[in-house]
Amino acid sequence: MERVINWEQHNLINELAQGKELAKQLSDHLVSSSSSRETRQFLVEKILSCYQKSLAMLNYDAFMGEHRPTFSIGTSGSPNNEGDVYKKRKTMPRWTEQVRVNSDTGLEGHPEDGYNWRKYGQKEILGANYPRGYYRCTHRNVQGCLATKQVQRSDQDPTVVEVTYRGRHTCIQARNSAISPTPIVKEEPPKETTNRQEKPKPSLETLLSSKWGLSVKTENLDARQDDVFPSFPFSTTAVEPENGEGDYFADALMDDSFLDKFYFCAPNNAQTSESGLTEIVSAPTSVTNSPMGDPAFSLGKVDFDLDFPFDNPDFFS
DNA sequence: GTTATTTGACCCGA
DNA sequence: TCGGGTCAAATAAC
Repeated sequence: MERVINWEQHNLINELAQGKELAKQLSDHLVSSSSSRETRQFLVEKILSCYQKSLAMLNYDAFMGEHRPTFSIGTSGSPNNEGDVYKKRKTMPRWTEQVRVNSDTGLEGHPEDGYNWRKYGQKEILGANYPRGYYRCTHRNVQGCLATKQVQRSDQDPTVVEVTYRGRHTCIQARNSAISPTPIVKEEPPKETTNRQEKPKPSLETLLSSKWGLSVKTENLDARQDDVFPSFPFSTTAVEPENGEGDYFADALMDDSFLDKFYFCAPNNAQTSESGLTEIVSAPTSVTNSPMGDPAFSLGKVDFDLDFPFDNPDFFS
């Protein structure tokens, strides 16, 4: 289980490192007269998304601290007891993303998100113009990974698909692939990725953008914002003590009025890489609609690892 | 031959 | 009873 904890730390570190890198990029853009306002706004949104996802990780850990499934590779001890499927439906965390897809990519509403999914069903949904596709993690049988997602094209805008995730990946490959040792974030040129089963590891940006996803809409959430964002226990200067970059964005993040206005963005990596365009999943939302609004997600439950080296700059460089 | 997808049937919860 | 979610056999793709 220790490995799990480390994975979470790595993900969190990567997310924060990405935020730092983006902040640096933004800093460069701020002093560049040729930089467009849209570019700067884009960077700000991505930075905020990073922090949002970091917070989501912490919240999810708090949740999983109580509900974390156990799995063992190749043993019958996996949690994948089919009889429990319906029980797990109610207990597994669930959140929805709205992802704009480029019809030219031919992905037909199945946005790539860095994981290997296997389709196991499709159903016509009452009142919906488009069928809903059901996907589960490719490693479900081997590693007992219970992550699933549902993909359904929006009735209002066929270029938008609603992706509902359930559960989180516990499979090793997914986790490993989600952890890139090279936290370099750049606007990379398009890459050809045609086979998602054998494609090279997604970039850090791709993975971080998708690993925790963007919660633009969640269900069963009625928590008040106060419950969603209690006081953030981090020392903001610990993240970036050298130049105070962390202060600016941490302060911005803590600004409720600002949070109420910003839009989460979730770069759609597959479309990004294939079309060369950075597709932004934009969906107006406030933090009250974040997955952290789930009653099971409360920062108040976050139990920080006291050994976690937040005060060690090496982890963020 | 292996793996992924399709699709009708089945199960469960509301 | 109905709709949503999952299963599993058949089929397709590689």
